[in-house]
Amino acid sequence: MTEKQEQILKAALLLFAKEGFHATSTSKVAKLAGVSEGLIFRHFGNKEGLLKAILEEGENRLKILFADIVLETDPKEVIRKAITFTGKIDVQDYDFWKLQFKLKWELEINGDKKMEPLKMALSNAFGKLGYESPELEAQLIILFIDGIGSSVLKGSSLNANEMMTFLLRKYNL
Amino acid sequence: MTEKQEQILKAALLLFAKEGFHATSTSKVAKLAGVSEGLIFRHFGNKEGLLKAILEEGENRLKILFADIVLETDPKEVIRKAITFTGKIDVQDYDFWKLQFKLKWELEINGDKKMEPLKMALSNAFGKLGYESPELEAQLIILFIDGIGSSVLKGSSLNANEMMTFLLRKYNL
DNA sequence: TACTTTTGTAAGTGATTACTCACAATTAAA
DNA sequence: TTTAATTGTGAGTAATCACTTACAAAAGTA
Repeated sequence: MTEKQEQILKAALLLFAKEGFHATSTSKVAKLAGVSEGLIFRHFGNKEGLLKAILEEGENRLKILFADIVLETDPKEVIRKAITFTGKIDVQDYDFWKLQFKLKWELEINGDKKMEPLKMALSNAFGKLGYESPELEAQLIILFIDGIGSSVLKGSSLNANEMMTFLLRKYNL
Repeated sequence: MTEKQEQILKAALLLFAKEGFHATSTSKVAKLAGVSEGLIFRHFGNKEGLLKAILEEGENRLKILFADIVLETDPKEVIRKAITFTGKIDVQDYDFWKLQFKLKWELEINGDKKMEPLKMALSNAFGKLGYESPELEAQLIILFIDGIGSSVLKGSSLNANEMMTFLLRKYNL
């Protein structure tokens, strides 16, 4: 990964997250990155290749964040960590995560698969704690995480921290 | 509203919902609607005007759907209706609602304000039922409604009906 | 009927789009 | 040091973009 490659990736991430994929031209990306437009195509083939490079990094980062939850053995701690998940994401990475959410709608990418390990961990945790419908409980928490994430990244008026502690109380955590 | 105007609106809705706003050209809309491209600009001024015409209808439809909940006096019934809200939307209107969700991300339109009357009704209902934090409870329900709606419209694997009855049980409804 | 307004079209406009290509600079390998 | 591969550029490309304009058809009004 050369320096200019990283500049391109950084510029593309910023613009895609702010304006959207289709609204961002390769010439804009090149200008912001301070490189010639042709270089984008040399390195990433086409505009979609540039996007894929960014999205792949997203999957990897998500796996790392999930690892902390999935490897946890105490079921209560699993649920607690899941609920407070959104609070853990770095403010500096907002653009990055915003893009992930944005593209789920703009390009109709289904994010279900990515959440599968988290769902399993939660389902397992609720099962251990004797809940009646562990899978539905898990699904509900994921719905919550997704909603909180959306709100935070979209800059909604919702107070995420208050919401998380509220839910923790509901689960006696 | 002439016949051709409605054809344009219908075609634009379909394409915007499927491909997104920026990915849909006015020429595509004209072709699908079976009219000349110029007519779009005659009636709606520009591409954004076309979009606004669609979005305005969205606000009106939402108000109508909310009315049933907001006018309800029995607090338990308010919550029940809110939770099963997503189940009420017509399959034929999926494109329409999908566009609303899609544009929230593509054009960064904040949907908080639209939900305000629903939030008030729910908050009031939870208050009457003696809940400790009525506003947070209301916010949580809205989060769930939004999440279930997203999932359904995105064609996620989530079983919406199962999820709704599960939630109803949680609230003893 | 005669006149005006509205509705509609077809053929344009310049700007921008994603992408290519010939070639130069840099780096790596021999 | 010569050779070969990689990295980078800048000036192209045809296609498409949102939008305009001159003009015709239709509808409304007197």
